[in-house]
Amino acid sequence: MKLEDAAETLAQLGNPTRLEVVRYLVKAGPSGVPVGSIQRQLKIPASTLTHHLKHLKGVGLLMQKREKTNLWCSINFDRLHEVSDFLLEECCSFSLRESDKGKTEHDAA
Amino acid sequence: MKLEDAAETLAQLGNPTRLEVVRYLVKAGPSGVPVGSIQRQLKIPASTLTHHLKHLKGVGLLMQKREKTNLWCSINFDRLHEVSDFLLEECCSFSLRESDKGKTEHDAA
DNA sequence: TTACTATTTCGATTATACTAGAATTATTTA
DNA sequence: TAAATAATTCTAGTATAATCGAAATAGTAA
Repeated sequence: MKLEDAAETLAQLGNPTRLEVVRYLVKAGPSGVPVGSIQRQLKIPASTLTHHLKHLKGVGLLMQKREKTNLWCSINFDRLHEVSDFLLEECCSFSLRESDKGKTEHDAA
Repeated sequence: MKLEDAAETLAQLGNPTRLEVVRYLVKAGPSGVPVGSIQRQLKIPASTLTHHLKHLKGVGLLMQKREKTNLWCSINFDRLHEVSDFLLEECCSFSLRESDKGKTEHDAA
């Protein structure tokens, strides 16, 4: 996962309303829930919710499929894992050489 | 970790420049690196970097300690783990009852 | 003290995000 | 066709964030 994509995805997760939606969708599981249910359960105005869902879909965190009048939303668990992994990805490999640290002039190439 | 705190932390990670700094600090490991080294390595103007470091410190992702003229920065790995964990926290426990899904009137209490 | 390096604050510009009511479109059912 | 429900677009006000040069501060060494 590229840094820019990770940043964009994290930014979308970094809004309280959207994170609440994501948490709700995670709890809902793979089968998902209709937009209207999210709206009423979390008490988010319809237009605001649509706006946020568009953002989540834009970074691939949200999947949707229509069934009759309802548009069912579900979380892309793989995507969520990707982002989470990115955060910890290099936690256990400290590759910066000691000699590169604390240089005061023309830092290492 | 509370949802609001997680959202705030994710929002701070959701900026490309800051995420680059975080990645650099993760690579640097527990001993950290001075502000000036980050600045020169990642080619970020000093004032911009200070601005971002303040943000990272504000959500507890960054630790700093002064040594002579240098201010050494290091990642708070625990904090990073907390956020990462929050994202996956409930992934494997789908607690929303099927009966609560898809309701068209007065959703479940 | 003076000079030097490291880092922060200030200030101004520019851009982007959040919110939500009202109107609209789309889909289904009677 | 008409009525009902579901969801989106439009629009606009408000707020917050990103950027970075210039000036200021702080801490160290000569």
